[in-house]
Amino acid sequence: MTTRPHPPPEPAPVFYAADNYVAGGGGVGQLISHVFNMLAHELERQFEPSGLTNAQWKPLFKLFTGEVSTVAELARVCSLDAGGMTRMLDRLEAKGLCQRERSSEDRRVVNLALTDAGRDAAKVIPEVLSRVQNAYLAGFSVEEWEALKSYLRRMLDNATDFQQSQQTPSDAGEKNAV
Amino acid sequence: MTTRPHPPPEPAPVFYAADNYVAGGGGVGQLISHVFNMLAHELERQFEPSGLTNAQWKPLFKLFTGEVSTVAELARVCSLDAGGMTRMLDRLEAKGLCQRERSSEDRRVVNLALTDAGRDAAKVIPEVLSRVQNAYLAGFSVEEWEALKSYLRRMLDNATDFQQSQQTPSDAGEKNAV
DNA sequence: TGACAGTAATTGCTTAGGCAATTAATAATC
DNA sequence: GATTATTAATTGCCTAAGCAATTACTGTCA
Repeated sequence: MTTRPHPPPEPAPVFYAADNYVAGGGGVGQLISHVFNMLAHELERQFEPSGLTNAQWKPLFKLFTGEVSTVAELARVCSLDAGGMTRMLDRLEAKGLCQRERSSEDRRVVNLALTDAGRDAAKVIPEVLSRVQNAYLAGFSVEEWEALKSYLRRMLDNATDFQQSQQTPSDAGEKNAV
Repeated sequence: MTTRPHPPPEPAPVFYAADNYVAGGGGVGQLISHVFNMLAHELERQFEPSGLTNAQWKPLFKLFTGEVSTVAELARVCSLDAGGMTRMLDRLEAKGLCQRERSSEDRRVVNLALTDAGRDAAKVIPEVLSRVQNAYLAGFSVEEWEALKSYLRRMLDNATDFQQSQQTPSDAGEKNAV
């Protein structure tokens, strides 16, 4: 206790405080939400010629890459409710972009396949995503790009940690539950 | 033309290319969208005890700070459609959080006011926003925090520039239109 | 003043997503 | 082999947001 071989750790800075919280103060959360919304709107505009909405290009692309082929898988990779995915597929099918076929091996699952029109529509997706992301990174050096990504990944890690720390003891037991 | 007092400018890096686009490759767009979604879900959880949904705390907070007091203003600061805001206010009013009163000066506008319950619910908002943002920035130095924010602001600037560069000549004339 | 343009709020129609309940089929267990 | 648990997909009910049309009101200008 008397010896101190290392300097004391830096006190963790507190970035935001409730008592002097500035409503439109440009906090990190607000900035991220703003960038996200701009991005979403820009993609919506870019996909307009293809007749794809912002909610539709992602599942279509996942089917295009062959990453998934059933409703449940698609819902999972799109972080979407299965019910919502069913209705999304109703819309995609109504547009003639994909087809459903009941599996013969497991008659619970429905196999999904793109139509020719679906493949045509999906082809442009990587082009649009690349173009828009590059535009949003104009003026960035490779080092800045890497730094930005590492910051965002650290926020994701913190988000997961915080989420777990917020769980009540009964919640924490859930994962071991029957 | 023969003298070259400055070194040639660095070629602008291209971060993403359509032909080798990796679906779940952790591009900047995907990271931002992921962080945004984690943030949204976390706020939803945090506001659950207050009975506020993720779509409701923002308008409630704007009314709480007194920043705005009419439907049109509120829709504007929340980047929301006026129709949607009307229905949002239906829900907030149904919960007993706010009240509408037709203005006497201008009988088109409806003045909005929080109820006591609305003020009580709104009081916790800055606490939640501070707590969550600080948690997401755990381990960040002040310099890293500033760097992150500056990157995000640069992306916003790029977004605006790109949006304008994408406008067709007829669109560009819109802002000067009658 | 009287026609007309602009604005505020609302409502109907659509896409969209979360939650719960339902149905059908498969897997696990006794 | 019958019962039970689990999983896949669907549907109903809710909140939510965008767009267009409508209504009511205000301001402008001939």
